[in-house]
Amino acid sequence: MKQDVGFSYLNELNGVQKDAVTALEGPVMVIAGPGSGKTRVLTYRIAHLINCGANPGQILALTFTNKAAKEMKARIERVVGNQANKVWAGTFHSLFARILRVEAHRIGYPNDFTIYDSDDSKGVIDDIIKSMNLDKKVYPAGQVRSRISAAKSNLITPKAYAANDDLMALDRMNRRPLIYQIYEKYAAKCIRAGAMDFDDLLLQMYKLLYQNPDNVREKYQRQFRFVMVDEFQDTNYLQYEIVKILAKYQNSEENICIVGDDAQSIYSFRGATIENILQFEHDFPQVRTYKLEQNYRSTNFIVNAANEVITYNKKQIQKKIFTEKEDGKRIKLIKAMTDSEEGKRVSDTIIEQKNRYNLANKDFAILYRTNSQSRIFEEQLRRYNIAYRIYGGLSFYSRKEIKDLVSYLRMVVNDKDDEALKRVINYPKRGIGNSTIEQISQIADDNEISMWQVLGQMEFTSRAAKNIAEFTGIIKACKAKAVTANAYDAAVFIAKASGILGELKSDTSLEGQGRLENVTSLLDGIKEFVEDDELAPGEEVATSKSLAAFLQTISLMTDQDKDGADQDTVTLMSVHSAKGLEFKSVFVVGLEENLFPSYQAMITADQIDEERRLFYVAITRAEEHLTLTYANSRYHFGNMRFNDPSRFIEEIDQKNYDPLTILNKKPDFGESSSSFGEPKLLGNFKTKTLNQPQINIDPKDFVPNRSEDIKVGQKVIHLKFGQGTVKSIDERMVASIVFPALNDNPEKRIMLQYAKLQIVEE
DNA sequence: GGGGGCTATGGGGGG
DNA sequence: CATAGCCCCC
Repeated sequence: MKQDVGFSYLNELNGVQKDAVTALEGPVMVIAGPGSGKTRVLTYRIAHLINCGANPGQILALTFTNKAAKEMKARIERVVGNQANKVWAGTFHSLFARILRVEAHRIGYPNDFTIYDSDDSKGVIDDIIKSMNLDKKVYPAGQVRSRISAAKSNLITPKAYAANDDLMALDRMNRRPLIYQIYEKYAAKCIRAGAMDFDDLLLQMYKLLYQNPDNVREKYQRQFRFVMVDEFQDTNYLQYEIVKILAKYQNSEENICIVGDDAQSIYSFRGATIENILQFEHDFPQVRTYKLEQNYRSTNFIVNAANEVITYNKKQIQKKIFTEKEDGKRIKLIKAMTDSEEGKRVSDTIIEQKNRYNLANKDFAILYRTNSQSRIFEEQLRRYNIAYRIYGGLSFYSRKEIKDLVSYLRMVVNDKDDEALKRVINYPKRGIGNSTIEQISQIADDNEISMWQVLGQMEFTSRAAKNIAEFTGIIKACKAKAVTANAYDAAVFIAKASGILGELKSDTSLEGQGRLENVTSLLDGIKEFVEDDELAPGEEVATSKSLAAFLQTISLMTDQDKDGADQDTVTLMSVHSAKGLEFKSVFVVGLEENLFPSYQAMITADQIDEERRLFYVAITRAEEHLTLTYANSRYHFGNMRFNDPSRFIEEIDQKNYDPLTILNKKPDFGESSSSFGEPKLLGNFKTKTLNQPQINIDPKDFVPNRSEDIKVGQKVIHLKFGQGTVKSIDERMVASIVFPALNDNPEKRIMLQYAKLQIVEE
């Protein structure tokens, strides 16, 4: 491909970035540290492709969030103008859904297929478990769903699952030997319902390409001559397999570019595997690799802290991010006595920083490990009158009233959608109770037909008969309306005919009015969707504005995709959803053992490593100010829990912390009860060193040795416990060390994997 | 059989 | 603290 060096945007890039952007053909791998201009490289590379003659419609750029795709498109547009609209940029799920909307009939699905969200999936699984007379305590739907999801992500069919000794042995060990049967029934039920779950959007896409009906594979291989994958470390096996197929075209070189950072791989729980990066080099031996290591986001103390933390992970691609920025502000550490005090002190600090550094609300983010932690901060921010916005948790489309109307719409588009039917057959109340619904479901199962078909064919003698007739009448009327009207008019008709609008209007409470507003706003959204005249690449005019297309689109939306990001609000979100974002001031909260790292991740070293990468992601969101907080005690399950401060706090070298805040750093749980029950005000300022041995080690002189070098009999120094003697080391690398300075309990069990110990005498 | 209210139980991260 | 399941009344 011809390259003209006269493109001005190339001057905005450093050397490595420019090399990556101009490497247009063949396989390319970009390892991009946080804040290293990854998005810039991706977007300029696409712009450069277009400027060098590539057809924008032949470029496929796969991301993990709609937001990332949207931002990418906007930035490409700034360089190449409206040609950017022709680029296939979107999430794996949304682009594959768009393709399947055209092609699904070739693999036994209706093109108007329904997308089951995880609640729908769980509902199906619950029904199956019930029908198999299994105990749902033994087979929790959520966990069964994860197993099925993992199987799908690894291209394991129900048959292959049953034949896989490892999987079956694991299930037997967990006393859930019948998961393979549930999986088989689940897959069959989804097909019968004309429904795909999130994994199916990938799996069915794979099947489409693999089975290649009507040479559809060549069609898309020809279509996508340039394939790009963002956040490649988050792809699972199935996604990578699809990408590989798409990137292949006859005998020409494969133009595939992946961008990722192994240190930011945080989605193994949904099947992402770091192996894909290693495998990529194997699959494409002629790959050119570029490492972006200069960080343009954060000041030096923050970058240092990130580097220090990540060295605790053994398995990493070697790289060290650096910045040419100033040292900046040191990291603040806040110790709170309780979770609500944590909320207060974070709010205080926000006010203080706003004043002192002239920051706006939107410059702040509070990042937590679990969404349930948001409540505390909400309460306090509201009390302080600080505007905030919560991401994650309940999204707009998971609200009850929205799901109710959406379920009616789903029924109208696809009457085989049993999950939707079950949701609305008795809402608003029309006297069709659980036992009747169970009956219908049973008959549908026995005859392998949909519940809607049962309603049409069965003679109901019970007194539910009249009510059922009412329901089928409503749905039929709505279906008739949908044939002639556009999606918006149909939806308004459905909202009225179903009785939903009437039901909500009769509720005059404040919450009731809110629900009505939400439904109105959903209808407005459909109107906007219908009136939007822009046709995305690959979309057919006839189907693009259909109700089915609308439903498929919204089922892949998260509340991050809502407008309103430009408002001046503090951002509250999980660390997971903060990936890719940056803020002037970041609070990483709840830094306690069993919370961050999560108690569910305390089992294997690999899981701890992933938590550490998550922490790495969290702290590298900060541009100028980073504050880490933890609480002595917090409410969990309605009762108080005490956790030690997170190990991650200690993994950052002391010199990066604000010394005024580090005085309070290490409380002494378990060994002293004096910290409980004290007045809250004192709690913040009381130094715990009184209860600890006086250890006079200047952190500057402390150089920890590698854990492998620690041997029995050595005298070592520990920053907190002082000098000690190593008594023993067991096979798990846990050392027993006696520290004479600790009076009551001098022998400590130290995990060498995490401990920092300096050898003073062999 | 259906509806409403009460009690017990269980909660990671996300497309 | 939200939801499912259970019990009791209609």
